[in-house]
Amino acid sequence: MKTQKKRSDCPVSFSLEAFGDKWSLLIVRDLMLKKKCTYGELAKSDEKIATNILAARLLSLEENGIIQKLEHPDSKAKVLYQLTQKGMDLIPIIVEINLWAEKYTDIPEKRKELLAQMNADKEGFIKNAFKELESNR
Amino acid sequence: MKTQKKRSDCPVSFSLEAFGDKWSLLIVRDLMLKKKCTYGELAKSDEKIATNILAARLLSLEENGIIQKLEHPDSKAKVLYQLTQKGMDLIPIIVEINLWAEKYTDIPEKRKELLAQMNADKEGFIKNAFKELESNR
DNA sequence: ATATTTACTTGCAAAAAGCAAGTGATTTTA
DNA sequence: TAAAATCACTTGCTTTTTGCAAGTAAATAT
Repeated sequence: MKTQKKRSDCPVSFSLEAFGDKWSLLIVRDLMLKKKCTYGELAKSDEKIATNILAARLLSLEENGIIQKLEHPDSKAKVLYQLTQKGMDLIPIIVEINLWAEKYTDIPEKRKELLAQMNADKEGFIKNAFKELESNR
Repeated sequence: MKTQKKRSDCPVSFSLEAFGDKWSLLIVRDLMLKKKCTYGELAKSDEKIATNILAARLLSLEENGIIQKLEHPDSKAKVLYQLTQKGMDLIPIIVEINLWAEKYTDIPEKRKELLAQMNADKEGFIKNAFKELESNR
């Protein structure tokens, strides 16, 4: 795992150095909520990430211990990307970011069910998301 | 308030467009947890933000409705920066970011008391932080 | 054997961040 | 009350990061 230069000893700063850019949490979102697991799937995000940026961010997330690369069971041309424990521990942050957005922007239809679950039982949603991610191991 | 170009209609993407860079949440942290409220105080962050970047981020946070500028009661050479309701609603995200960091890095002595409170009673901490920020109005 | 898929890399232009110095309005100090 | 200091920025310039388009090598499918 990468040793960071650390702009300061603040925990918020530590976290932002690991995932505080425009792309990292979107990749985590795709691995977490959209069940994507290959480079090709991640490259097809709604936000149209450039392939070189995707590669750079995946490397950085891996160096920070948030994701790991594994052999894909279907083909060795493919790579299986998945969240580590450290990556799965970002679920509560992703949930809070979703809940904040819900207060200040319109939520697309396809996302409303997920938001409803988060609102109805935040703890339950987090536990369940964890369980689902772990079952894919 | 700024109308965003919106990379996509995803709520996570919406949120990251408002505060998903290396500096915005550190400024929010200073306003929220460190009780800073002037440009000069914010410029003295541990992470040594450049003054032009600080000015740019403050403008962007203001355009996104997360902070507001007010007249400083002590002097009209000063400006009072404070979180709006929308900005205060970032408290749960800041809390989760702190808790994530706590699992994966050493927390400095001066921050341990705050973390202890977050752990002991997350909801209570959030409510209290809200109350304190609102009392400064 | 050839074409296609997959996970990247490379080269270059554009945008953003970072540094050091400066500015003009207030406010304090001598 | 004139000069020095404070305050909130701005400006100019360099460096770093992002973004786009095209390319590559290994594996798989046809």
